[in-house]
Amino acid sequence: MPNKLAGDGAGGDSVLMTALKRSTTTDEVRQRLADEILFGQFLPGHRLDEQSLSLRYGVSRTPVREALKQLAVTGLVEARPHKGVVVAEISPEALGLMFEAIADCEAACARHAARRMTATDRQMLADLHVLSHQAVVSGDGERYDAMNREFHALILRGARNSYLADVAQSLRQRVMPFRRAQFRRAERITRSFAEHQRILDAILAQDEDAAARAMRGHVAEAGGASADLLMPGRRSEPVGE
Amino acid sequence: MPNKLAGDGAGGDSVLMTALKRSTTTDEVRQRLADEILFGQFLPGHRLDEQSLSLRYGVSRTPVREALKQLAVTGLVEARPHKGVVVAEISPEALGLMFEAIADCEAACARHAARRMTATDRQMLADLHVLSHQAVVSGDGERYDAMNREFHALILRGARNSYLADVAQSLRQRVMPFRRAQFRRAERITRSFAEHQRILDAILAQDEDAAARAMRGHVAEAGGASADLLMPGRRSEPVGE
DNA sequence: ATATTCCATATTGCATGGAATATCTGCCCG
DNA sequence: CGGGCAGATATTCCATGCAATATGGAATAT
Repeated sequence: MPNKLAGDGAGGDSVLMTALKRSTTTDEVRQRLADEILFGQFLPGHRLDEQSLSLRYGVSRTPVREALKQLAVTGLVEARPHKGVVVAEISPEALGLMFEAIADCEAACARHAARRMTATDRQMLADLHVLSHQAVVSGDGERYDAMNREFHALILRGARNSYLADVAQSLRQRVMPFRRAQFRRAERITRSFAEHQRILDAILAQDEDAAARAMRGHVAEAGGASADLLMPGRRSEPVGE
Repeated sequence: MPNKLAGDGAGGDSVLMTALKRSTTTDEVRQRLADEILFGQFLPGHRLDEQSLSLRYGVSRTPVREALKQLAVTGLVEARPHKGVVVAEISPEALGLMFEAIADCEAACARHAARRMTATDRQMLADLHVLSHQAVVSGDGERYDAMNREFHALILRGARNSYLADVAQSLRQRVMPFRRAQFRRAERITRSFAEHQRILDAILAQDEDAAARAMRGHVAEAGGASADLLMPGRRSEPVGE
């Protein structure tokens, strides 16, 4: 269902639009587009043309166009001059490199987090980890996926370096469209949980090196699994040492 | 001098415009704007309004506007809704965090480069380093600055991971407007050269850990020096261990 | 039958005008 | 004399029209 941005376009703006409109239409469209790509509404390779999107969101072509070009800067979509915009596709090899980059960035974040997280931060992380165990035993992939994202987000914030956290987050977003079925198998969930345990232990012990190593291994492992989903035939070579 | 993009605007396009125009006006403006910011034509805090820029470049407001918003995504400029765009300003504290992030990313690159650079790559890096010694003895800061950038660029490419290299390069660009007088003092040049030597040695020995450590220290050191330039009063605390 | 050229169509890209929002100035009031 | 309000100005932001470029297909030549 298309579902316009807000308001009916004919009469006055809806309360929603006017109430929380301290942002611009372009930003709204960009956020909405990013979400739809991240949640799999538009799959990699899907052509995103200005006109149909402007109809879909009930706005003119201009904000759609600007949003698309801005997303192209982030790498989530690919724009070729005079040839339109498509949801970015990543080859299996490139995906391996992306996971390597994510592993490096998040390992650095984990290192800083081990040093800089407050007691409250550590407590929150520990609580979340315990809570996620429910999703492990019930085998709820969706739920574990959300908690996995939150786990990583907490560590990124704990690093107390928004620039490093932003690049990690940005890279992580770019691979999201390729991790749809990440926790389909229960075995992947339990393995991820075990790795989270190692990361958490290292952070609680404030052991920088161990935290970095555990995080690097965790992300590399997840990367290998995702690569295997793309080309189930051959075995993925390990990345990130 | 304003200096339009290309062509005279009145009659037909210039040869230059038509010849190497496989790109769009927006992209040209974005590149041009980024260059002018990076080379100090527009200092941090400078207001960038659509109209004067469109006059300056001899194009309409649309491509200028799109270029500005795209640069805002990279962080080189800051755009606030309905309040215009300014060249991004970075507080001394934030600058320290940025250098920390750069240190982490480039250290990771150096680690990969130590493993993946070909013999030819290593030779090129060694040659460049030797060549840069001329700039050291002559005290040519401009020249050494260019070679320093090339040195780091070679290592980023040597990592054979364009995603990691891109984030490092992107972060590096963002701090460039704050490093104008980086090699004003001869003492900074000699120190940088010595640190390059350590990095080079580690890479030639294919010693990952040493390469990462040397690079991290090198960038942190440069960051501390840049921070001192901003607030010459107090002593900068070391970042990135 | 295949390849090539030319033309019709569709889409992107740029320019311009008008609506919405922020900023500035002068004035009024406390 | 300082603070706040109202109007005027300037700028951003969105919509629309037209030009430029790419795409698909039919007709022609080999």
